[in-house]
Amino acid sequence: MENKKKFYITTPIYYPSGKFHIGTAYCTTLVDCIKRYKGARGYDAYMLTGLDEHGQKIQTVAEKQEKNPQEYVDGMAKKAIDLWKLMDIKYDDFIRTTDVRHVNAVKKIVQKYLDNGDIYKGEYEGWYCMPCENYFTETQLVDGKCPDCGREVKLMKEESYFFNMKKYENWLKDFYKENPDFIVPESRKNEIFKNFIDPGLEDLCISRSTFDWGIEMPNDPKHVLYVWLDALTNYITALGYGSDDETLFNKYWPADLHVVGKEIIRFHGIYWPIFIHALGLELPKKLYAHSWIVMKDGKMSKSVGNVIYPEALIERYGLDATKYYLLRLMSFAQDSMFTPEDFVERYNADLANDLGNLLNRTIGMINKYCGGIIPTNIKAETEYDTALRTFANEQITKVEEEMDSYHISNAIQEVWKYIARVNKYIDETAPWVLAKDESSYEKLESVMFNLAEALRKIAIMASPFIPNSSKEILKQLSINENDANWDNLRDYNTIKQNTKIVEKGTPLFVRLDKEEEIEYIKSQMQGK
RNA sequence: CGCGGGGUGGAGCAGUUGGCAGCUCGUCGGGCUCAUAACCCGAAGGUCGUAAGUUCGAGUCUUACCCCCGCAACCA
Repeated sequence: MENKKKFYITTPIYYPSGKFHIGTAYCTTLVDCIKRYKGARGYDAYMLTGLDEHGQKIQTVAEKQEKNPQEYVDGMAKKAIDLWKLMDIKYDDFIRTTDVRHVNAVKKIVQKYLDNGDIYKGEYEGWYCMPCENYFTETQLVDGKCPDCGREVKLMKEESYFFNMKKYENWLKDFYKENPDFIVPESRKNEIFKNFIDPGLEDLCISRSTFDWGIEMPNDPKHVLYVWLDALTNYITALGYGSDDETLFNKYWPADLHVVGKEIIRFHGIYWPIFIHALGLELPKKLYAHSWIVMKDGKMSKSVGNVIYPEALIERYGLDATKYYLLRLMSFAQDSMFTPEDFVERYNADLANDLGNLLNRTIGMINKYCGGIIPTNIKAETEYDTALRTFANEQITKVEEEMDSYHISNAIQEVWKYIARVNKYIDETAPWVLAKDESSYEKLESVMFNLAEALRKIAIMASPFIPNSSKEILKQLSINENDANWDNLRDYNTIKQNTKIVEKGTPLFVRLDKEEEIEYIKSQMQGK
């Protein structure tokens, strides 16, 4: 077969109870970006995303829209697929928990747990809000009332199935001792340890009988599975685990990276390893809990009017600008603040001024000084060329290190340090001065070559973040995409002789009017 | 005493194992003219939340306190 190393990466399966917002888009973009990078580095990368379509809340939302739940989630699945298409997300599979393949596999998984004695019947007790048809824990209540509607809640009991988590508590602790870096960032691991593991695990309620929009318990059809056992298993059922064809599962499992939002790290850090272990399967390699996009006045919330949707930004500023902003904004471990001002400033400074203008001025000069042909037969170098090359090598290494540890924003910053260095190189070499003197023509050729070569490197390094712009850079320089990939990133001999670039460069990113665009984004956030 | 994170020049953030306080944007001054009023250089601006401690030396470690945000077993 093939010897390529595989890389299996997943997004969470999103809960389609409402419109997909910028956070969902960020998470998927992040995973897509890592997948593209791994692919560029020679991995056989496989990306999974999808939807978690069961549960009480979906049933309720569907009823409000006078749809049956299946109709509702079909509509939402289409919206998700459309959004990922708009965002050019290169996923390999899209799993829905209502897929027959998933439902069948989950039933087999549950049966296995039943056979092994991991599941037992017990009673779930909680505070129930009749109008909301929802249970809450004691601590969730607000002044002893329903946190959603503020009405009275009743302590109720219901027959439920439980997964015996306690049985695996010691195993889980040992697992973390041996794999201290299983969860990154570390603070997220500390959080679940202090709150949930150290105090002792509680068994997990996995079924409900108060609603029916879910996968039936194979042994007891009046119960449907409740959230996590259904949802988490998507990562293996999508690969065909528990089906007639486990080829993909054998090829790609275990997952190399599950990317999740920090609010669901608990489920991925406790229940998921236990579920997998209880099935006798190999554990995933790593969980990355990404942080949140927050707004100036706190969390995004429709009522506050500070929600931004990806489509609004993409339509007006383009896909790459939107992706770039999200990936650059979000730091590895910390929540990051989205503001219209910051978006416009970063767009102008990083994309239009630093990168776009670099391409534009390079193209202008190659046309003006070299008849539009990238010089390749370099006879004389300037004293600045070596320094630029050394810098390029350093930056390439840094970008790879940051990407390999999933510090995407840091990686982007390293690429942009290189872009700034190349802009400085133009100033140092002053091609317009070299052009005035016949005797320095060979030096001028060297500078032009180095600029084109630098842009080739930039296009490669930036391709996981802004793939379309990378292609556009290469296109304007008439460099074949095959001559610009990670394998030849460090080379200086891939640009072919007599490469004729475009005569007039088109701006990659048109500068934005600051005031105007800030106003525009603000109006979008108000839902106007 | 529930848990976690944060408080660093005007704004947003970096600061790995303690060793002269950095980055981006903005402001001011200068340079350049290839380029999208872009690019390059320089400057101003910080008692690193408060107080105490450990140390030759603390943004970095310890303790106490103040303030902000989030979570609290169904919100990316």
